[in-house]
Amino acid sequence: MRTSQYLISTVKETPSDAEVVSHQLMLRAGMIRKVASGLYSWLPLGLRALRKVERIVREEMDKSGAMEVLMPAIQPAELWEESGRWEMYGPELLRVKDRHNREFCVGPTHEEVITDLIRREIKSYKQLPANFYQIQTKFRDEIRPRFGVMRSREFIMKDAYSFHVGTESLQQTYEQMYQTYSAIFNRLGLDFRPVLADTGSIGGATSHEFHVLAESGEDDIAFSNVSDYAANIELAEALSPAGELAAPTAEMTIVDTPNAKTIEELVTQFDVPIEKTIKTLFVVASDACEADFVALLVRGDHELNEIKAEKLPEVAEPLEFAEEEQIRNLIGAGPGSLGPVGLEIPVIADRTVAKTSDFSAGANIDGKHYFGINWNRDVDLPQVADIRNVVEGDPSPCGEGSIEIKRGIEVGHIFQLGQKYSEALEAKVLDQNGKSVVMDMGCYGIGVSRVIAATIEQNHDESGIIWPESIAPFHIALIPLQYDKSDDVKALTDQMYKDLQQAGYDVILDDRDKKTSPGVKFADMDLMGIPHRVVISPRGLEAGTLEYKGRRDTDKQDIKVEELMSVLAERINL
RNA sequence: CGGAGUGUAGCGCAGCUUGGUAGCGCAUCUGGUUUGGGACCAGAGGGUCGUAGGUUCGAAUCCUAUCACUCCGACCA
Repeated sequence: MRTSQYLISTVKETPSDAEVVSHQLMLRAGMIRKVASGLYSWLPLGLRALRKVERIVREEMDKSGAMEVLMPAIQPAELWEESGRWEMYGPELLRVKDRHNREFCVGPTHEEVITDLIRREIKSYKQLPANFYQIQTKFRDEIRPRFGVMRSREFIMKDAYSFHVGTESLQQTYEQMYQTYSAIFNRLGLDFRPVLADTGSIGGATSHEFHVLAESGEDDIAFSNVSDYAANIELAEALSPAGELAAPTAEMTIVDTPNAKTIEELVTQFDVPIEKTIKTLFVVASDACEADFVALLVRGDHELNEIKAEKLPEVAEPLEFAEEEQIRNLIGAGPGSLGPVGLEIPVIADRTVAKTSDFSAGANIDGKHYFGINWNRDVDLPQVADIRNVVEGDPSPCGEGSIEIKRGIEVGHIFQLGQKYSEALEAKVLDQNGKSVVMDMGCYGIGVSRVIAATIEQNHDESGIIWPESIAPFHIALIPLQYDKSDDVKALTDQMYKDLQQAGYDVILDDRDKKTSPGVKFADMDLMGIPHRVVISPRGLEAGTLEYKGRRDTDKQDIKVEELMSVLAERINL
């Protein structure tokens, strides 16, 4: 492309509503423009990068033997009623009606449609396993879209669904997708980690997320500092502390704590170590539980893991904290003074809590705490469960090393769904014995548009984006100086432009008019992240040289005109 | 949805407290000079101040409502 015929929409100033670098740079480089909250148009430059990501994803998926299909973005309510998700999915599902008043949704995912398709098309075990994918626009009515294309409402996703007879076949394909995803993210030049994950609303058994490590990530990932264990913090198990519960060394005393409503206040005002405090959280009980509320105990410096708590049979799903008024009605004290002693509702203690002695907790009387509480002596040890988030330094659940926590951006997610959808939609085939069996399913997603943002989060500097070769909108920026004045420069530049394109490179030739100074061109190409730059100048031509600079290089270098092709070939892996 | 905040030219902002009919920088257009890291000079265009009411002789400014957007929390590729 010639810049004179291309839309270069770079912006010098950072738009005020962009919070993270990738969003700022995508706006500044002229890749995207916002249409409404969580809705973006892709400008030519951005789309080129997006298409390259799609191409890599498509190539690797094809290589794995998956078949590409394309399903509608709009889906009929009936299918979602059949799977039960019309009720379950909630307001994130954008529901619309057609002119006949029939209900539809804009697809946030396609389990229902693919399962419906496959149950009609595939009748025999001989046609399995089979894996189908599409690259398509999804819509999720996110409560709070943010960070540009990182969490938008409309986005592009590669979703794949595999079908099997038996879990063994499912596991094989799952493993293959794991490898395929690793290959994709490697080709994209991302620093990523596969991590164990919760299955969330999609459902199913085993699941891994692929995370791009970045400070701006919205997920916390727990790593072992010695093994390759990695898990989303939602899932990472907090082990029971080693050793036995220590014997009591203190008497239980009741203390006036009128100004200590939080653990922090208690710790600072009464000089108790935070590891000897227990917080008590009241949550709504499930229908299976005879009480209305359940008390959850975690150590003062720990955080409740809501996903883990929600999975307890006693706890209502979704997890809901009790209102202050409800707590008052129940025990006559407010949230600042709750504790396990004398509590008459079901209590569930975190594993660490169960191994804590001589601790402090609320007395269930406003303005009072018990100090020196000990299990068994002062209050019965309640039911124990893992209900907290792991923290840095915890022993790793894999048994080796200790936990480190880093931020990650989820760019891919693979699930073994099992029969969740095939059962609901009665997707069956005949097996070897001529018996009708429900298919097993896997599903595999990549946030294609999110990959772009994640890539920029990992690859940028003060001047702008630094594209990895594989998805750079253009490989090479040709910047001629004195293009209008020097016939030699013009002739050589035009020739190189042709030759490089012929060699298969994507080239952008900055031939903007003489009013656009070289500085502007350099700055634009840096901002847009073009990985290789070649400057053609009259001065250089006299010596028979061009100037080459890689986007990450600190210095430019002069190379002979005839060496250009080999220099580039060495650096660019097409 | 709960909490916080912002809407003034394409972008970034000032003006609002103390009402008097809109301004700065960048960008854009024209002419000229420049040309190796976001040039300079001269000129030009562009805003019913988010929207709708109200108060007032007079509203960007005060009041009310409403809409949009952003940030912090729960959701997820």
